[in-house]
Amino acid sequence: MFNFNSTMNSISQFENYPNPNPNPNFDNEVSYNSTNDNPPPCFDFLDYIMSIDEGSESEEYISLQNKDVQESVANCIDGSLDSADDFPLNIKCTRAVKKYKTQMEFKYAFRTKSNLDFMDDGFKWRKYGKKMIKSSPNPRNYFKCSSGGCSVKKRVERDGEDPTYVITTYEGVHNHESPT
DNA sequence: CGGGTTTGACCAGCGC
DNA sequence: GCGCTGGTCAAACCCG
Repeated sequence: MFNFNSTMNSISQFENYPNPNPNPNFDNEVSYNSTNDNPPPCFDFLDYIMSIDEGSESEEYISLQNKDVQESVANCIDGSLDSADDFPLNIKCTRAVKKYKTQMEFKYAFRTKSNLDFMDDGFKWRKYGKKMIKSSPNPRNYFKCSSGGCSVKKRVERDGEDPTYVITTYEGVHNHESPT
């Protein structure tokens, strides 16, 4: 069975890896310590939908550190869950992880229901491109971390199937703390 | 003036 | 090789 904790732990061997969640509302207190020597896996959360209390004015984000969430994520990856209805805490999951491969890269994405096109994730970004994507009527925006020496990138686009969701894809790990 | 954004051009990868 | 597509570059532009 997919082990969420061991996956996160194996990734944590990257230096200065505070928390993979860019969402400022996520729990930032959890730290990862690992003695795992295996290379970190690359996993893509593209098909996860993290959130949200539909109908509520104040949207509520849910931490990946939440045990129920972890269990649901693990079950989803295993394929034992394929219905959004099976997910607790208003979390939906349309499909399991799109890609799951082992190599020295770190890339993940998630969907968030939001009216804002660009959500503040605590880091400073410089936009370097914008592109219309065939699969979506909405443009994809490309960002690089503004911090010198940090090569983290992110892509932000509205979900072509449901424009109320924003798909954010992160690539790389920050080599510095969040400026906020 | 410095830093961020815009936007067309360019490039690489892939399928045919 | 060619065309399509997505990712990046960089000059021009904008703004505080």
